[in-house]
Amino acid sequence: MARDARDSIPIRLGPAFERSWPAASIGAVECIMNLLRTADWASARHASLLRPYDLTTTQLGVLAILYDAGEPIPHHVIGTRLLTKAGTVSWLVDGLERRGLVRRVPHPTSRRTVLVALTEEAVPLVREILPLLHAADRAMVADLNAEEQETLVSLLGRVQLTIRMTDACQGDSAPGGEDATLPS
Amino acid sequence: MARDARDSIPIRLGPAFERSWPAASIGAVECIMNLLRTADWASARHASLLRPYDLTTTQLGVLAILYDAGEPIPHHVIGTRLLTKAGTVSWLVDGLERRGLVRRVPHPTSRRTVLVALTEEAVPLVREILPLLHAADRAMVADLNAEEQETLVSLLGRVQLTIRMTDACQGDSAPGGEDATLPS
DNA sequence: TATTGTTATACTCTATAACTATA
DNA sequence: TATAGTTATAGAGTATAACAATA
Repeated sequence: MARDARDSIPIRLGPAFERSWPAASIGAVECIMNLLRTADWASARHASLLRPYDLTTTQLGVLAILYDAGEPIPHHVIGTRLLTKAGTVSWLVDGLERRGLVRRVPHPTSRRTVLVALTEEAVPLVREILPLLHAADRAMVADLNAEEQETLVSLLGRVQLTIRMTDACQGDSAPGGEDATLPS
Repeated sequence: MARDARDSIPIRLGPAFERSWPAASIGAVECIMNLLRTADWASARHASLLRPYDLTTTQLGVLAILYDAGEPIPHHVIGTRLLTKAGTVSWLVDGLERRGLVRRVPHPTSRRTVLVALTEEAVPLVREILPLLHAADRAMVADLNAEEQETLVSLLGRVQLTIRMTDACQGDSAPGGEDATLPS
């Protein structure tokens, strides 16, 4: 818990960094380092709230997507929203189905499509848990007033846009990975 | 790559969210969702830059810590800076040692301590790779001027402080997890 | 006794590829 | 052919616990 000297809040890069890496933009590196650290801490907070329920953030993400949809949806929609591959969705649904939180139901018209639905047991669970996460979100940014929160969202949005545009231009692989958002 | 409707930039929660979760603070949830997404995208960018070198961000984290230290350091120091457990450090060092990027050397005085050192091969590699990441960081926040970058770092710092303080108060588990910073 | 490090095991998540079945 | 989903395998990263050696 006690961390080393680099663990200041926020992370600041000193003259030693500047000497080692004269070509780097200190401000930019500080932005990214603090971005990564803040997100790590925030998602750790979410994870620790979910631990008593024996759910991971990804699992809750699936449940929240289903709750949000309000009706059974096919695998590939979950995959798209979660930004993950088909194999992972199958695996996630397997786990949730084993726990009785989710149910596979046949698609009315397409026989190759499988719909995933929340069980009666899962609905009250989602209604219990998501407010806990929302409250945690509120607490984590409690030191920022409404205007500052809006500034933060806006700055992050501009970074997102820059990342996505340079991704597209370079023909690079998509940002990929987990969205880690908890849609609701 | 084409994402669903929720994939606006930045993520904005509409009236449907407000209806479903009247107790939530929309601004706060938007902050956290965009924070997590931006960090995901940024770390995906780092990971994709490291892929040609067949290195993960954690592995480079170890190399950067060693480069930064400028001298061989014991395992537990790496663990502290990386915010990971002893077992993980052993495992990481194993992998890097197998690739010839790192070397275990005996501690001059303490015989229970093992020092980890960069090899001659690793030094130029670190000098080649870290500037790539620094350049990527610069590019990702290129749309923000110096003042806006400073604002972002400052806002993130205040969120970090809030998280850490409430962690301490609740006696909750430490934020834990990976710092994901690339010290240098 | 407390610390340093190793080893082993298990779990989450991701990625990939081969496969079946359906459209 | 293209899409939907399953299955299997591999790997990264983390957590935990048991363990040996040293301070």
